[in-house]
Amino acid sequence: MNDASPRPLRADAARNRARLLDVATEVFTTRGVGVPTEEIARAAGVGVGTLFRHFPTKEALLEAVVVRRLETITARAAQLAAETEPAEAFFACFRLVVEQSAGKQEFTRALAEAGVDVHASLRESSDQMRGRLAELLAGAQQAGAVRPEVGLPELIALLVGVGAATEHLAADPAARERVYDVVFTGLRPH
Amino acid sequence: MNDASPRPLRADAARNRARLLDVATEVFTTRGVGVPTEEIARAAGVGVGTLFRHFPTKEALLEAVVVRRLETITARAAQLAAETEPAEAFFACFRLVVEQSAGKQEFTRALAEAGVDVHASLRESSDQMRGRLAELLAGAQQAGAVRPEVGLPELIALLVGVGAATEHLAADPAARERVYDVVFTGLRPH
Amino acid sequence: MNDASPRPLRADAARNRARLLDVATEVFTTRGVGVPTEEIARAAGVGVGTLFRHFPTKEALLEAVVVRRLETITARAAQLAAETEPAEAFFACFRLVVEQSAGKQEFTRALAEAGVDVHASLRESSDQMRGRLAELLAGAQQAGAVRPEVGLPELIALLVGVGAATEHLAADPAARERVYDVVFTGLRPH
Amino acid sequence: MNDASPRPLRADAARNRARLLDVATEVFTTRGVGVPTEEIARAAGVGVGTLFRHFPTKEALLEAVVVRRLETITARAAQLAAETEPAEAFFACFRLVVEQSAGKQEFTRALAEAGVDVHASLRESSDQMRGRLAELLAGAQQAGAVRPEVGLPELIALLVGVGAATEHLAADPAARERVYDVVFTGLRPH
DNA sequence: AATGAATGAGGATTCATTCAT
DNA sequence: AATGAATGAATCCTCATTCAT
Repeated sequence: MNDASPRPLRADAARNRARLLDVATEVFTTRGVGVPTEEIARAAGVGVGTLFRHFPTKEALLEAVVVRRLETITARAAQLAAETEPAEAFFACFRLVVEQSAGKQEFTRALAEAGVDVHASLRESSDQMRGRLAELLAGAQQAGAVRPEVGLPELIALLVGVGAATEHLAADPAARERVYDVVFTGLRPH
Repeated sequence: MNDASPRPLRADAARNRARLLDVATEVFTTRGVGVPTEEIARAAGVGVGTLFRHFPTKEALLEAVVVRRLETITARAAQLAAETEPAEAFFACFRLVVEQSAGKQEFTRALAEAGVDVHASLRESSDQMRGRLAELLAGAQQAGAVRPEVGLPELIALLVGVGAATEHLAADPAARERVYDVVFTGLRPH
Repeated sequence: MNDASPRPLRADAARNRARLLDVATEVFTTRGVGVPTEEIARAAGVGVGTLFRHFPTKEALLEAVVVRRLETITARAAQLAAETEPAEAFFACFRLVVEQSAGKQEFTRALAEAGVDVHASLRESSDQMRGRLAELLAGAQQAGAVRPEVGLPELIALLVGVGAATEHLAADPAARERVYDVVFTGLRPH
Repeated sequence: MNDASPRPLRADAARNRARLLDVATEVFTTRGVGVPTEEIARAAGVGVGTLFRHFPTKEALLEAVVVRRLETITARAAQLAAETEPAEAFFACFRLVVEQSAGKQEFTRALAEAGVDVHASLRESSDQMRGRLAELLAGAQQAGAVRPEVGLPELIALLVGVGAATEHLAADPAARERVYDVVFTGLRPH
């Protein structure tokens, strides 16, 4: 719990921060992290100074983007897990994670690093996501829907992998489905 | 008209070119494409000028690295295909491709783009590789070792994906094997 | 026409102004004039906006700091001059000036410029200080305690110089005393 | 002895390096260290890149400037010491040091820090200068020309101090002479 | 052919100052 | 009056590429 929240943040400041985060997410994922900060600021309709006021470093901005995304995914996964029975929940979440992170070059890499780790700030959100994934996996295994010898590390690796695989199949949904099919089949017992 | 052939290249020049390519391969794959050209030149024991004489652009150097790698892989794949029966050859080549490209950040991405394509110069070598992969796939499918509905695009996607998955499992060979197992199982009929 | 007087200034505003001045004095003298205004504001417990309301420019703030210091020193010098006999007063004031300005990097420079001069606003206070120093010098010379050919410009120069000399002798009081001794001996007749 | 000299340096490179050093000396001493590197480069007739090739950091450039100056002064002081009898040599060197460093804002500060110290690279040259000054002082004291209780720290402090004093007396040579007179008188026995 | 010095556009970051709240 | 968010010019430094030696 974070009672010592950073401070309420004025309405306009909050708006700018959000804009920045949205724009950065979009820009980083479509064009990579090499995009100049200035361009991100411009796209968000603010000056560079504002960007740097909210995120003291370009890296901090990237981190914030990744954290937010992890949190969103984790939340949705939790919801899915609550509403659905284990087997179905597992596979639905698999797709969810892949779809939310695929097509996002650097983000995929960041997710990948959740297997090893990263910057302290990411720690928490990636840990949470890991925890959620572990639960889903365990549930699906108990329900007999996933081979029991599959562990968390390879699950994460497969998420990353399918994300990468999928990324270049954007134009071919049928092929994408076949990738899922191969992997899901491979994950099921026998 | 000059000689059509790209010039015989003096012995030392050829040596430099080869050194450069080796060093660049090593450096790009271990530290990413962000490494300054100057550093690559130094590591190869030549001046930057020499590097740029051989490769007019940093990108050209990267391309040459990728092309050479593709050619090597393709050649080994061809060898494997010739020496082994279709089913075995297919899975052996799958591993070969993954292992040769995995752990190579940017290279993986380059290979990935072979699914859609890239710079004209890569065309040929990636086409060759694609041809080889298509043959292997067809062979394995005729032998009943791979599900018939799997197509080339998703095969390539899976290669890229397993490469990505594998990249962060360097320290855990058992998990890596399980990833292969999942995907290979998923590729086989039933 | 507005009131000629600079406005009575609300109680809290006056308090802020004073705080700002104190903090700025401390910060400028210990860490140099390079310190960001924002930091000074924070240290004074106000927002930057408030700082700039009181001092329209960073330079204006620095100036106010210097002026206040000059005035303080001048006042103490006047007091000393009134209470003590000329010879003693002169040397005591010399020390006073040096000690109040020494160790204060930028301030020393500002004081130094009093020899040539500066911003209009400093004019008055530096003139006053100059007047006071001139009187002290004259008194000491009439009392036969200081060589008659020493003029105001070199007195100021020596004050600045001893300040500079002293600044790096903070840890060695004995050496500092010897510096004073050298200069005071040199100032006395024969 | 520096047998492992950094490398011969091509003629043009050496020329540029020297130009840069000269220009930087001039610019830093007349306008302070705040001057943009770009301006220094332009004044030296080279691009910024060249400046940074020779001096990897602005600070490194400043350091090089200071070192060169210290070395020059030390060399001249050594020469003076060799050619003149102790008493005279001491006072001549005092003036030399002051005149070479005075009027040079930041340089003075650097010299001053020789009392405490600085960046490793400066170490050597400032140590050499300190050694030279110590010899001169000892010689003059043995010759009975300087009070025996004066130590090296306060000598350095006085050099810095007279430099600072002198700096603002550029237009008044007579006053400057009187400053020297005061300090030299104070340094002599009785 | 090789070398490495020179170039300068480009990019991240800081900070005095303004202005909406 | 106070606040602190926004601004953007200014600055240091990097690096792909060119060119004199």
